[in-house]
Amino acid sequence: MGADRTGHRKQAPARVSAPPREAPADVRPRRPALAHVVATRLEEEIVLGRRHPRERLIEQELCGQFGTHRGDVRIALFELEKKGLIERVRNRGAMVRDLTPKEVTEIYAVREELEVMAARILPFPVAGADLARLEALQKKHGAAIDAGDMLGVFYANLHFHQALFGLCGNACLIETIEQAAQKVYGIRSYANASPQVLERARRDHVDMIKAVRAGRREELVALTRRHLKPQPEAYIRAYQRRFGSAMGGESE
Amino acid sequence: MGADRTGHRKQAPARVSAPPREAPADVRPRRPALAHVVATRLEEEIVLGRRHPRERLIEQELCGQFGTHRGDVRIALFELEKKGLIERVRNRGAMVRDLTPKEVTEIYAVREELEVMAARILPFPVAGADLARLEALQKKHGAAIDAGDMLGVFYANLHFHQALFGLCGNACLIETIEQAAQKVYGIRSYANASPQVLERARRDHVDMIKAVRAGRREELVALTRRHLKPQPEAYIRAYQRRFGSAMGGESE
DNA sequence: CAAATGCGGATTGTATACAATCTGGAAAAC
DNA sequence: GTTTTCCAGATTGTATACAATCCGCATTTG
Repeated sequence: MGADRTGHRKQAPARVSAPPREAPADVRPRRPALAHVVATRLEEEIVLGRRHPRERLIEQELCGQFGTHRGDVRIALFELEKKGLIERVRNRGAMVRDLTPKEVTEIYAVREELEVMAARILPFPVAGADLARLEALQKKHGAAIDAGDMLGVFYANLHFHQALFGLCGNACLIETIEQAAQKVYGIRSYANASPQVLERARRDHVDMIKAVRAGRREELVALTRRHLKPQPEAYIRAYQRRFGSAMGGESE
Repeated sequence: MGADRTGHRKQAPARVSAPPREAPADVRPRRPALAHVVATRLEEEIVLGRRHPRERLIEQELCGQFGTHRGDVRIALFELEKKGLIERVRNRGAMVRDLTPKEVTEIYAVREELEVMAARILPFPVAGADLARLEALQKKHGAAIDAGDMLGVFYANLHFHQALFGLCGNACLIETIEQAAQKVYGIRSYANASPQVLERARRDHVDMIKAVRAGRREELVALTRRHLKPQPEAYIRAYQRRFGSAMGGESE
């Protein structure tokens, strides 16, 4: 089968007719790619601390747990590798990645830049419905903290930030913010172990909503920066407790 | 046709895992994941315009072209999908993505933010060896432009920017810059079709080196912004010529 | 003659078998 | 007793066969 494939050729019918529709109302119940489901669920498990750093991820094992075949698991692992959540060595398999303090610091520097950018281009004023949604998500977040429900905390926090930055209108920026955040999913459990950090996050969210409502952009920017600060610090403290504080910011 | 006799050997001395002889420049049989090689080479082909937007990418066909099995090709396609270079629809396959002007504008906004960040944190002064490398790469870029060698232009440009931003020292930022750049690989051929754009890029590179050498940060930042500007504009012009200029600033 | 419909080929999704390679430890050699 | 060698198990990498799905076309039907 060279380049023939008769009967199927029309690769580009969109000549001068219509611009490519980016969001076809294709709301058909098309099952999502199974591999992505596996990747997503693995992400969740890593976030929740159910998979510890340096834990091995065996393909066959995951097949059983997610009820699928190795092909999909394999794709999911490659995806998570590219996301930076796991590490893969040829012929040896995959393991949950263990980030060094230096890497964490660098990632958070990028996150700050991106999220501040979102805060800067976010068009004011924000619609009332959006504000209401932010408040609802914030309430959920607070409730989860009070209940000690780490899973709930994670998701409520995630959704709050998605909603907030989603207001900026730049899809690529939203996606990039998300990707950067995913890189440190694996260490969230360290940061969230401290109740003070959680409390502070809760207060930050309240203040952010206030700033958004009032259209005080610089305040929102400052809050965004401050909000990100405690997390790498908490991780680094935990890291040093684990390995001894001999290492400040060595090996890249 | 029956291009599946990729690795069918039975009596080979089990020494060198004997990759299929049509294996590309990959001399080391045990280094990189084969799937990533396929993904990289597909990226290249898209950049060079050998794969046009909306062109279909058939797994079996790619197997023959890259001399591997569908498993690897499949992983490569998933990877390129997540990178934003291609689009996949379940049970229907993959095609080279066709970006709308809005998407391109958004991507370039993010690129600007990230590259400016790199310029800002780049530690001065820059070592002489690094400056020499930048100049060598710039020369290569200019030579490729003069020769009309688009492949050479692409790689020289890529390497120049990698070297420049690589000086910033933040691995995550470097990677994020790279990812954002990859999203618009598919439209590079449009921008590079114009000789003026290429000429300007060449001059920009020269000026950037000067600014780096002199340690003039603000100048470098300004150049970085200016350098990115013509590309989305060129694409949008080409897009409007293709589909009619009925759509200047649609949705949003 | 227009519209609905069913068929055949092409392509992806799924499953499984097999080969290559790595890890760890036991046995052998010194 | 220490080091080396080699084997066995485990795990990933590779190949291929089969099923599910989709697309275009021809046939049928009103």
